[in-house]
Amino acid sequence: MSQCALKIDKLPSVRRLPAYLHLLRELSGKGEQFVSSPYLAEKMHIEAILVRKDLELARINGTPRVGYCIADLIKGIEDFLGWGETLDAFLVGVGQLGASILGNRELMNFGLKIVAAFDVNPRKVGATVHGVPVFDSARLEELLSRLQVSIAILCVPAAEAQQVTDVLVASGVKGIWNFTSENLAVPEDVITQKEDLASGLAVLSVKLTRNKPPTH
Amino acid sequence: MSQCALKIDKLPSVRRLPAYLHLLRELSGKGEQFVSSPYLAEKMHIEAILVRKDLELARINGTPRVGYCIADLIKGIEDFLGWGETLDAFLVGVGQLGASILGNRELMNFGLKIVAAFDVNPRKVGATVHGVPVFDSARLEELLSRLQVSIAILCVPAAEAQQVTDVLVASGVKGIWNFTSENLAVPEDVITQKEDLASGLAVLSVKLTRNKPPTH
DNA sequence: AGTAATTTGATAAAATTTTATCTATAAAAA
DNA sequence: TTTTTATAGATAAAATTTTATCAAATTACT
Ligand SMILES: NC(=O)c1ccc[n+]([C@@H]2O[C@H](COP(=O)([O-])OP(=O)(O)OC[C@H]3O[C@@H](n4cnc5c(N)ncnc54)[C@H](O)[C@@H]3O)[C@@H](O)[C@H]2O)c1
Ligand SMILES: NC(=O)c1ccc[n+]([C@@H]2O[C@H](COP(=O)([O-])OP(=O)(O)OC[C@H]3O[C@@H](n4cnc5c(N)ncnc54)[C@H](O)[C@@H]3O)[C@@H](O)[C@H]2O)c1
Repeated sequence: MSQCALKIDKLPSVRRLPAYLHLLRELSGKGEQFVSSPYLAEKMHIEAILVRKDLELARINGTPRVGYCIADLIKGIEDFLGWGETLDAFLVGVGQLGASILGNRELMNFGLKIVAAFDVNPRKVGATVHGVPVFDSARLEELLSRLQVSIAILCVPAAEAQQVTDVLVASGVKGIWNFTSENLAVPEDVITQKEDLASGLAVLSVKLTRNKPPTH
Repeated sequence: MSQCALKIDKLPSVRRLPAYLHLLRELSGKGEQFVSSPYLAEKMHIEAILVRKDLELARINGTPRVGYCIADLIKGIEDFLGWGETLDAFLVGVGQLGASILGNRELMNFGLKIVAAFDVNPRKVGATVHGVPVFDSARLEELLSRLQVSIAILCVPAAEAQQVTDVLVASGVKGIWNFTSENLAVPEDVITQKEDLASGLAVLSVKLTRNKPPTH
């Protein structure tokens, strides 16, 4: 059996990793050295065994009766996610959502560094939003080829999404974090990750209605 | 076998329903009457069979060679999600993110109506953000008991999250849409849905690194 | 009318994800 | 020191989710 036999695409586990990271950093900040799976499980409202399965991704060994070394875990998760060194990104569409993402300090803790933003609105171009310069989106191609950024955060209106995407792809962007409601068409070698606010609301709605006492 | 044997908690399917709804409404707006699973599949970048499985939740019968009646599907999905009549909600924390959610017209298409917002900042209290009045959060309990709202959208700083949650729960809120990074503690009969921006970024990061040609 | 093509829906299989069980290990307690 | 206890890690089982297969239904075509 190869060293790399561990499945890397446990999507639900990957989605939970940032939440572990957040907790672990908090603990680390408090001076804690070790943490146990039951502790993390209680915080995350999941089962301890699932925590242990998730943490297998980080390839860190815990010690019985003690738990995991927090520093090692943090390092292991960061390495797994590729968040060791910062990921440079562009943000396109400095509207309500875009500006709020630019102002979200927490994202920086997750490996992401937004180095430039773009907008078509001349009133926004030239400004600096939360320390990030806003350029005219006509300059996207030029700056992308100059700065070698591989991730773009898409916050334009849905109607503009595909068109902007085409420019991004043509300029060599390899990953698009898509906050619009468009289902973007991209070549095979480009990854898109769509954030759909409504899907969370759907889950909440369904759970709420199922939670109500039946009215027979 | 009972009529209600259909599983209601197919979480991944539920999460996809809003995306179907969006597409279906778009088609309906263009005057289309019917839609097939292969068409929806192509748009959503999933398999047609999965579309059919998902749409089973709506309990609408399609007709072979024709597809599904779009109007029926829309109605079926809305009914399943409880989005037929609007869900009234409060939003707490009118900061960058909160304001951007208040300004997001699309959420209204998803059954959610934010009837009031709350903040501690006296400079925000009294204002109207995108048509929604902002009250002092000291008045949360009072207004909750008056307006009988069962959903709250939580956009306060993480450090305030649990404390605000306790007030919400004490005032009878049954569902909390949590945008903070806190893992909220709530009684059993209260549903929380946590939106974690970073988990999407984690998936994107992992897929990106796995997509790179191996450098051996 | 008859045939071919497309799509739904039922059933089954495969894959993935979560949970359970048990053993080994390290620390704490007796 | 010995016993007890808590926890990791291995293995297996269960549950969930996705994918495959195929028959039935409906439309379009010849
Ligand atoms: N506001 C939210 O809470 C929220 C939540 C989830 C998703 N979204 C989605 O995010 C997107 C943006 O939403 P918003 O509320 O920020 O809208 P917005 O109108 O406030 O912002 C859109 C921005 O994009 C800019 N823009 C338009 N065309 C552009 C182009 N071709 N290139 C570069 N910039 C361009 C506009 O000038 C504007 O600044 C929408 O697709 C929306 O559906 C918004
Ligand atoms: N900005 C983003 O893109 C983003 C994305 C995801 C999650 N979040 C999370 O959303 C939350 C808010 O983020 P933000 O960027 O809008 O921060 P922000 O500081 O801009 O807004 C916070 C708002 O909450 C108000 N507030 C503070 N204490 C309160 C209380 N007890 N009751 C009512 N209101 C109170 C503040 O006055 C402020 O208006 C944070 O937890 C953040 O981590 C933000």
